[in-house]
Amino acid sequence: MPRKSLSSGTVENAHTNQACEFIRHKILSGAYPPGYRLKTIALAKESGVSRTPVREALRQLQTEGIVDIRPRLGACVREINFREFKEMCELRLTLESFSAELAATNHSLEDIVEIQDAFENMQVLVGKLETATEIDPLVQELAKQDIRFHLAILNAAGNSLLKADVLRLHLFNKIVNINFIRLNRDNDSALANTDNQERRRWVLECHRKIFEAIKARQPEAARQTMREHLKDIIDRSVIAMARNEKRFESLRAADSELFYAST
Amino acid sequence: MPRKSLSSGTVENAHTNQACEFIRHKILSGAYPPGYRLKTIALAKESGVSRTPVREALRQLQTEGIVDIRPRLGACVREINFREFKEMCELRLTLESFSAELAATNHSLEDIVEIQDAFENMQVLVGKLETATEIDPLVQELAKQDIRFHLAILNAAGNSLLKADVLRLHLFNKIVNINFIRLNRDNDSALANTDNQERRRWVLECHRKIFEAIKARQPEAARQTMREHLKDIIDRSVIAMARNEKRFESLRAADSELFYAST
DNA sequence: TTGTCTTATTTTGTATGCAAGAAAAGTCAA
DNA sequence: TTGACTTTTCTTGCATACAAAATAAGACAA
Repeated sequence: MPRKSLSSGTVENAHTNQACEFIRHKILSGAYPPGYRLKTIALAKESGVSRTPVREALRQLQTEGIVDIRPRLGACVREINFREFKEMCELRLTLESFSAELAATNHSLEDIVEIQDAFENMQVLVGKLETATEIDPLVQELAKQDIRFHLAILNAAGNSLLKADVLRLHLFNKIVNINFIRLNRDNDSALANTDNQERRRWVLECHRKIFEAIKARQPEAARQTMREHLKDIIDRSVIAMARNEKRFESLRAADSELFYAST
Repeated sequence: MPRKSLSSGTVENAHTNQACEFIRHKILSGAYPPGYRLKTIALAKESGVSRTPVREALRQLQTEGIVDIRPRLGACVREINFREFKEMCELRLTLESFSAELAATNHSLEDIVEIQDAFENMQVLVGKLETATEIDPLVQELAKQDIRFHLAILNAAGNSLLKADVLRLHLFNKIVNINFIRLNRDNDSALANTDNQERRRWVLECHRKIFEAIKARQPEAARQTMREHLKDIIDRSVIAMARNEKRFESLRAADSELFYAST
C-alpha cells in the first residue's frame, strides 16, 4: 500500500535538475558560448553534484536542442550555423502561426483574459516609454510581457506537443540572440532609442490585430497576422545576425537568399 | 596530437545504443505496451548491459517521445490518450504539409529521382496486387515504399529540424498503430481485401498529385494535396482507434469532435 | 626549427555500491 | 472478509571506481 503515493513533497531528481538548470543558465546567459566544451568533471564540480547527474542533465539539454553530444568526444554547447538558424526560423514561423490559428478556434475565456492582460500591459509600458528617461527597466518588463503574450496564445491553442516544440525553438533562438545578436546592441544604442520606440508601436499594433483575430474566433486572420508579425521579427534577427556573419564559419553565399524574404 | 582523430571505426556508446535499440524495438513491436513499467534492473538483464546505459537509453527514448519518465516512479512506455493522439495528428498534418510545400521549392534532381522511384515502385506493386493471390509480402513492400515516399519528400524539404520533428511524430504514431489499430486487422480482414485495393489506388492517386506538384515546383498545390492525403490517412486512424476506445481510459465525450473533421 | 613517434594525462563510457523513497507483503483489530 | 498500520523488499537516484578512448605533452631524429 502506498504511504502518500504521488505528488507528495518529494525532491524529484534533485541533483539532475540542479545540474540541468545550472548548465542551461550558463548557456542561455552566454557564459558558455556555442562550441564550448562541456566536460562532465568540471561541470560536476561547478554545479556541486557528481558526474552521473551531470551526464543525465546533458542528455536532457540535448533534447532541448541546446547541447550537442558526440560519442566519445563529449558534449558541447550547440553550434548554430546559418542554415540551422534559417531552418529554425522557418519552423517557428509555421508552428507559431498555426498556434494562433488553433488559439482562435480553441481558446477559453481564461485564455483570452491572459492574452488581453499581456497585451494591455504592453500598451501601458509603450505609453510610458514615450516620455520616460530611464527606459531600461521598462524595456525589460516589455520583453517579459511580450513573451507572456506569445505563451498565452500557445496555451490557448491547446496542443501540448505543439507548445513543447515551440518552446524548444525559443530556447534555440535564445542562444542565437545572446551570442550573435545582442552583441550589436551597444554599437547602435545611440540611434536605437527613437528608432525602437517606433518599432514598439508597430509590435503593439501587430499584437492588437492578432489578439482581436483570436478573440473574434477568426483562425485564418489569426494565422496571417501572426505570420506577418513573426516574419518581421525574424527578418530583423537575420539582419542583425548577418552583421555578425564573420562568426559563422559555415556561412555560404548560397545561403544568403532567405525563404521568408521571398514569400 | 590525434592519432586517427574523428570518424575512425570506433564503437560509439556501444552499450547505450544496444539498450536503446533493444527497448525501442520491444516498444515498437508491441511487446512492451503503453503503460508497461520499464525497470532498469530487468532491462539491464534482458539487454545484457548494466543499469547506467539503460538509464541513458531511457532518457534517449524519452526524447523520442515513446517513453515517459517520472522521477522516483520510474520509466514506462508512453501512454497515449485520445487528446494526445489528436494533438499529434494536428501537428503532423501541419508539419508534413509544410514539408511538401518546402520540397516543391527546395528539391534537387536527386530528391525528385528518389520520390519518383518510390512512387513508381508503389505503382507497380498496386498493379500486381490487382491479380495477386499471395498479397501479404506485396502489401508489406508497399508500406515500405510508402514510407520511403514520404521520407524522400521530407529530405527534399531540406530542413533537418523539421525532419527530426516529423520522424518523432511518426514514432509516436507507430505506438498507436501497433497497439490500438492493428488490433482490428484480424477482425475485418475478410472484407478488407477488395476494400483495400480500392484504397490503394486512391493513395496512389494522392501520391501522384503530390509528386507532380512538387516536381512542378508548385508549393501551394503540394501543400494542399499533401494535406488532403494525410487528412484521409489520419481520419482513418481515428476511426480505427475509436473502435478501440475502451482501451483509452482518458477518452471523454468532449474529445469526440475532431478538429480535422471540421476543417 | 619541424615532423613523427612514444608516453603521460585527461575524459568518456560503463559497472557497481549504497542510501532514500516507493511498492508490496505481512500483521492485526474490527 | 475488510481496512489501517507496520515491516520487508524492491527500485530509483546518486556517487564512485575502473577500463578504454581521446587529448596533450614529451622525446628524438631530421
